[in-house]
Amino acid sequence: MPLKLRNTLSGQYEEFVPIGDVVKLYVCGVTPWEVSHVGHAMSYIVFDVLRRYLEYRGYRVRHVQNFTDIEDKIIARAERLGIDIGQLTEEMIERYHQEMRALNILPAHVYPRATEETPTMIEMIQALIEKGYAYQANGDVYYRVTRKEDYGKLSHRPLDAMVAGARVEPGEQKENPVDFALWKAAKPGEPSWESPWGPGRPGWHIECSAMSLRYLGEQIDIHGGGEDLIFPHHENEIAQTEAYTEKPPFVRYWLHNAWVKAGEEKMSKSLGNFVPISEALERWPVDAIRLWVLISPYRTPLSYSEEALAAAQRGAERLRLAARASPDPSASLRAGGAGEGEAVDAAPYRQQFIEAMDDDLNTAKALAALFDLAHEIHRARDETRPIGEAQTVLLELADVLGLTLAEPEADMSAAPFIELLIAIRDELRQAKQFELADRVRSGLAELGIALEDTPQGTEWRRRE
RNA sequence: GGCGACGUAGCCAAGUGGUUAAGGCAGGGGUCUGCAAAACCCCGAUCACCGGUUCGAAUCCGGUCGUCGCCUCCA
Repeated sequence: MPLKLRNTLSGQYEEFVPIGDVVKLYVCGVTPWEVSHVGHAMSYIVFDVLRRYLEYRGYRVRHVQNFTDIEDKIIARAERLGIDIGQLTEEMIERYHQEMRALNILPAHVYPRATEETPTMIEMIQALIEKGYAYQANGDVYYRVTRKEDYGKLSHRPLDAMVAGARVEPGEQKENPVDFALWKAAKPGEPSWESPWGPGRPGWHIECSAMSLRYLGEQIDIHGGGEDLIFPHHENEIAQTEAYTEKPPFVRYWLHNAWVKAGEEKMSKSLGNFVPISEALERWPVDAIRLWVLISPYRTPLSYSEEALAAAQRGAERLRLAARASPDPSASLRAGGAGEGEAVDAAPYRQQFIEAMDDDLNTAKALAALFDLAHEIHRARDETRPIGEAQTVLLELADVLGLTLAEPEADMSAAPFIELLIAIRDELRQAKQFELADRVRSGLAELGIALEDTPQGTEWRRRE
């Protein structure tokens, strides 16, 4: 079964066939003017799962992700804070990396920044001017959209419809309202870079074309980002790059994730209705956040809510308990050898998982396979049948989704005290002093320690 | 106005022509337990509405209602 991906360009599900040995993956990164929110988390979790799955299927992946570290809002915010733009973006980028690590997102291989890639951009812009695809106007450089007839092929809009809706900012001297800026002349006091057209800064779209070209080459396999980037950003990237290289297609597979809704509307930085990743991480375990994202397919809008996250947290715990080592160390079921009767055969579940993921990363269906496997493990454990191999498979598949199924970070310094309390509680129980014994249990519960009495003795674990 | 997505049990959500409509959360009953917890067993929807195509539709077509998004910075 081949992997099929839904390509925004064709609107079809297409079999994934990479150009070369290494899959070239470019994912649009953030503009670091403000902290990232759970909408960004969703997008980067989705593309992390894409990457993990490609690697699971045996592909090597080269993943490039940019930072748009020069942009109007960055300039405005830095000015308001009275700091240098570099100081602002550096801080935001550092936070971004920390949060991605916390979300168990694999780092990209390269994180180019717009401000460090201006030579490539200038080179591209110059070539576009020479080829007649771009023109200067008062220190600005614009891309001549009407020059190529296939403009609009990604967003599936006819050019004339766009002309009708396009606006021109005061001071811009465009030949045509739909033309977009490749280079913007510096306004007084703005950060700027030298160029053949005078001091200025790059337009938004050219950076991705330049970085993609420099770090991945003229044609790449997959380009990803949020659905809101389809137009104009990605449409413009295609126009520029294909005009420059004359080697279409620039990107073979365009993948776009839907967005996170806050209530009924889209969550976005501009609207100010966002939940920062840091806040979500304080409230919920990583596995819960990832499960919340992956329980629905990446092209379906997702709602952030207390209830949804709580449900995901409980679900994650269910998987975690299935993967957890056996409570009885002497049985050591986890080792795979012990136990009697028929071992759980995890192969069919792995198969279902792969089939689901092959279907345009249907993580909802893939998770159903994980839950089914977890159920089999629990049942077999009740019957003391061997579950070790099945648990290994469960962890293997969970890892493809970036779920760790790990116990919550334990502060082991408390362990001796907890165990002492458990020993005392056991004595109380044996003496039928249940009221006191229950006080120990409920007291620990309030501190986040759950006790479970099993035939092998009392176990404890942290509740997340 | 142009383009697009969506509407499945209390909630999240899979399913794109044909066995009993996945899975998770919540809820009810039961097993286990001193009581719990965890786990296990059992229990729930005819798929927004109307009409059509078909032997057969949640799945295809048309219409209605509703929600959301893009067309301007945005994952």
